[in-house]
Amino acid sequence: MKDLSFFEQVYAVVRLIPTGRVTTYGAIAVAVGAKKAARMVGYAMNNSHVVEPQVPAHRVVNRKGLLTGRHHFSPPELMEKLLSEEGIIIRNQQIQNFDKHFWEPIEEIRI
DNA sequence: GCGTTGACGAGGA
DNA sequence: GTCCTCGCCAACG
Repeated sequence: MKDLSFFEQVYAVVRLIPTGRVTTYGAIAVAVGAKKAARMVGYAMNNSHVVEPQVPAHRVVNRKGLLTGRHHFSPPELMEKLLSEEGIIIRNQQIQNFDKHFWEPIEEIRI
């Protein structure tokens, strides 16, 4: 894990997110060992569509469960569409029962 | 090497 | 609960 660059670590964690689950930028930042760099997680996501294999960036939201990154999808509605396909309810660009769908990446990293 | 950039988060009002 | 401000730090030009 530590041999990878910060971006690659972020991508690796995001790819571990199970279908139908979501997590936050902050949680990912903690998982890669830089909890203060939550902003960089989002910054890294900017490049997520270029990386191979592609990362499920639609399963990453901010701590409020708000789909702040949807503007970076094309079309923006795609993010909500993908999540709803996985059984997650989106309302007003926000995930309902967020804590219920929340997935803690740090627990998977430590295994 | 430096200033800017951000899909963020915590804390205070 | 919301809104505003500040801190954070790797990548980019």
